[in-house]
Amino acid sequence: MKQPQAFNRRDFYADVWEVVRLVPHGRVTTYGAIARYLGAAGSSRMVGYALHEAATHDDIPAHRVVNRLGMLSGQHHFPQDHPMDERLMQEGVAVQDARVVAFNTLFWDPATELG
DNA sequence: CCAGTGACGGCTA
DNA sequence: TTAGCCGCCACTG
Repeated sequence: MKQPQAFNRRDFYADVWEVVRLVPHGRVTTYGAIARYLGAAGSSRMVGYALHEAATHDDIPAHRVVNRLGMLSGQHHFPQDHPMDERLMQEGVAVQDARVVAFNTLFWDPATELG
């Protein structure tokens, strides 16, 4: 699934969701890491856009994707009754001031973890 | 068609 | 070191 392909929106979004599904329980990754893995480095904003649509899918752990500083920049896109930080805390990821505390050790990079 | 707006990230000051 | 600026490009009004 590591195909540096053109921007066929729909396919790109599907690839993003696929990668997000591979993020292990209790770990987190970043928009940029996903973009690089898909051969679209520099288009990290599109990853965020794809996730915006995925927020409604219960089978996609969108809460495991944060920005490069480990901050929960997308928390306002989650339902209030089950916010992003709550979902992370639920799987043992400590969050403080809208930021993943142990981000450096919990960071999961598809490029190095998957090859 | 045109301009504004981002769940971003790298570079410059 | 912290703050901005700019490139990225789909989507909306």
